[in-house]
Amino acid sequence: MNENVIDKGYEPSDVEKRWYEFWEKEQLFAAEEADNRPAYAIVIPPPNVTGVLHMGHALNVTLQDILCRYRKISGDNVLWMPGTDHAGIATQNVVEKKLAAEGRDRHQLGREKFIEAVWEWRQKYGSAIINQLKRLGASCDWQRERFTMDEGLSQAVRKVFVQLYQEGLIYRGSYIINWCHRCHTALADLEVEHEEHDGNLYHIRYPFADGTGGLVVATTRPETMLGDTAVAVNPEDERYRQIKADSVILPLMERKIPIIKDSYVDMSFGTGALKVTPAHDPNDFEIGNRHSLERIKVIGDDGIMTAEAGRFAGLDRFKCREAVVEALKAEGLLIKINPHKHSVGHCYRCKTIVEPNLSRQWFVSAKPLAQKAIAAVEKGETRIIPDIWTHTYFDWLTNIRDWCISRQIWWGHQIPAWTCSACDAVIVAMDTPESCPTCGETRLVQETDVLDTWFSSALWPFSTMGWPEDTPLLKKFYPTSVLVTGFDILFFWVARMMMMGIHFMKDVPFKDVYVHALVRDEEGKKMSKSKGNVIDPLDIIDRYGTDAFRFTLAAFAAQGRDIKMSEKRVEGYRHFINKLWNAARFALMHIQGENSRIDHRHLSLPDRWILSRLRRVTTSVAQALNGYRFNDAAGDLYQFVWHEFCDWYLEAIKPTLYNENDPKQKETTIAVMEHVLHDTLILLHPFIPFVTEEIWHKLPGTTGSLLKAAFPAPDDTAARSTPDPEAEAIMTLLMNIITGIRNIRGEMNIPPSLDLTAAVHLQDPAVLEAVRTHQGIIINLAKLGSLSIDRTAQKPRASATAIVDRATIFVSLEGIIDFAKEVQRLEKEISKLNSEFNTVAKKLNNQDFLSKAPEEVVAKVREKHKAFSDKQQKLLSHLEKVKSMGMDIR
RNA sequence: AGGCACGUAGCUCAGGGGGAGAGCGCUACCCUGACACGGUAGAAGUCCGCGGUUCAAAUCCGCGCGUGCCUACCA
Repeated sequence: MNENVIDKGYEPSDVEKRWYEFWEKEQLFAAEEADNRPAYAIVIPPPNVTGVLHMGHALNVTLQDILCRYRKISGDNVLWMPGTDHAGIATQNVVEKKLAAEGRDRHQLGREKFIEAVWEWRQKYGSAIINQLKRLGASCDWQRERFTMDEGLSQAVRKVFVQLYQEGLIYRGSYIINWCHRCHTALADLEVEHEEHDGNLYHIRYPFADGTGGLVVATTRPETMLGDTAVAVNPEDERYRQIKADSVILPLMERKIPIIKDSYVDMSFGTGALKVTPAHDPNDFEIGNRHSLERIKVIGDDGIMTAEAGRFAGLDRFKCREAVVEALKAEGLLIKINPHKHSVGHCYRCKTIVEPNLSRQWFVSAKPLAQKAIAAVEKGETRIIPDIWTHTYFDWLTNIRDWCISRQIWWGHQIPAWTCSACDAVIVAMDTPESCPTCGETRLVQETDVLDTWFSSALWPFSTMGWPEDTPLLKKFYPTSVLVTGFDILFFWVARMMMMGIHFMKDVPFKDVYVHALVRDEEGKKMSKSKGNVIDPLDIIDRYGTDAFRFTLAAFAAQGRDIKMSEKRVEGYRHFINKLWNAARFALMHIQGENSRIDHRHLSLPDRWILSRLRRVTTSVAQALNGYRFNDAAGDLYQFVWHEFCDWYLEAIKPTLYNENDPKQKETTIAVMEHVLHDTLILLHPFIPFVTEEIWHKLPGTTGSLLKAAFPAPDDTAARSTPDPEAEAIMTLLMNIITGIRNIRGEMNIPPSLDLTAAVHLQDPAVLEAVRTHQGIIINLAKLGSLSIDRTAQKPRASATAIVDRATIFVSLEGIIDFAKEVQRLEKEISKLNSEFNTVAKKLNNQDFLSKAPEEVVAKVREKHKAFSDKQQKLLSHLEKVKSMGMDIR
């Protein structure tokens, strides 16, 4: 026995901590700037500093870690760039809440003190999410950790802003934007979440100014009528052709407003007359521009009606709605109220209903940038995987609208624009200007707005590598190899990185984009705190271990499908980890000393077989990972480790291990077992890094981390395994025979303790010889007392029969046979066979099939037909014998 | 309103034009010298429905039903 023998059950917690510290201490995650190995780079989707690890992170980070570790083991120079996002609105909200709890607010502090408070907060809590990523085993190059508000990254932000401004791609103007009254800031279109609401459609009568009658308009937001500056009808609309009046009197405000004609108006909706509120509706805004209408802002930025709202000034916007409706009723102008479903925009951060509002903001002119981002994917410079997301990507970029980038909050990159207090000139510059270049004035006022968080994230692939400096890191690792992300930020982030990367680096930011699914709860619902269906990854890790959790995520990560997290599944994979652990424990009991060498002259059949299987699983795992098919790789490894290595190989070699009479054979088999375990650990390491590293260090002759091991090369046939079809064929036949015998044992309820007598009948002399050579395997694994293998086996008098491949098996049941049971068993077998036989026979009777199907398919079916009919005949004849024997005995 | 996915064993899901798969659960028998977080065997499915293409459809196409998601300025 080896002194390395390990404990009976795998205990993750201390192992995980120990090895993570080891990897960090040994700097095994560090990328090398000066190094000629192939470069492989991933930038992490930076989690919010306010973030707490959730399932989405866990999946995202696990997949990236699998890729990075796989590449490292494959010999690449890997850079996994980590960092966090300052998450403007989200972080500001968190800190404001904290202040509120202390009875303070940001306005008391003032801008500067408030920002200081946010930095303090980040100092204190900002690394929480990083530590959580480490518990997942993330192999990021932590030395290089970045933050979007770092000096370097802020520099990049200013540079980009200034250049885009100079190129005319950033501009400032008054437009309709989405306004959140709670966050008190503009939001980009993407930051608005739409939701169906049960609302009302209010029909309001607007009297003609000339007193000849009136028309009826419909609206879902009656309070906005206070800001109406026109009523529009479609020029084609017959109903309004003959109207004499050219204007109406706006009720409640008693303001005369024109009736205009605009083809935007949908004649089929409502009355075909549209009230126009340019300051509070994006479409009305456009109409207003076409007709030079006045914009009257009646809802203030605080959600309170402005002075422009006349007697409704000072009311909350929703209170005002009620008041307006009441007032209209009183004047008899409210015709009717219909229930009406419509979608209402909400702030993605605080869920407040957003208001389209007229406001002066900064915008990025998106079209020219988007065109290049589309072209890059069309040309294949960046691949999106799975392909299905390509269409979504094109769709969005084709219909993209200008991007509102200014936010009226304090936490973020302050816009580098100054206004001259003397001549109103706007100065956009990297650094604070001394004086106004137009008039020389020194009193300059900086823009108070900050930039949308996604503005800085859009630069992440190159800003983290030191841009605008021309760094060695950029030279080596840009463009990055792959971006791994969820589809929920395809537009927010991926598309914008493409636009910015191409524009500023003249090259795409990543060659591949791997889009993974969303993790949902067991019912398929999106996990959210408000639903209370959140499964905490850290809790799962505590209870099942990181490796089991990671393996589950990988196994679930089928392309293009959402993941419904199930704890049962995690438990199943914990068992797998334990199985691996115990297989290693078994192997270590037998491995003696250092570096046993495989002597190819002494390879047994199971040795040849498992080496062949190892070769195949190595290939399939490599292919699966290269194609981002994580679940295939995980599934293949699971199957190999448990059902080939443990169930068959280790069981098959036990007699060899306990046999002292053939030391050469034993030594070779131990070497093979050790070799297979060795390579399996390497293959498994990207998925389950902790347990594999732990076992690795128990293996004699291994030095240093498993991360420095080499992935089994496909062409390394000398020391490693090669596909061996002959060994696989014989072994498969043996396994089928063994299963056949076990089946009889099980179905006949014969206790495992009882040794059986069996005979195998085989026609082909070569096959017969091969099986006879390895009969020990059958005797051992089927628990036989004796076995005979012949061309014409004598059927024992009372026996059960099975037919597998071309072998007929007789299991003697002298004294224990239950004839009725055997009849039942055979009948079941025959009926199962019959249905298969029939489908095959039907095909061969079909002329069209014979003439049109490919030759090899026909040949296969013929072969099958023959095998089925042989088997059927044999089973039927045995059934007859058993029946008659049963009669005899009775 | 458009667009996209999904519907396969009791549950969670792979697969994908030529004999229905896995894990969990279930049943029976086993504590055999790595592992009961284990072993061996077994039961279990109109592959959502209806049409079509094909020699052959769970798989491809169309329609329908159901579920989920994304995008959108119909007042």
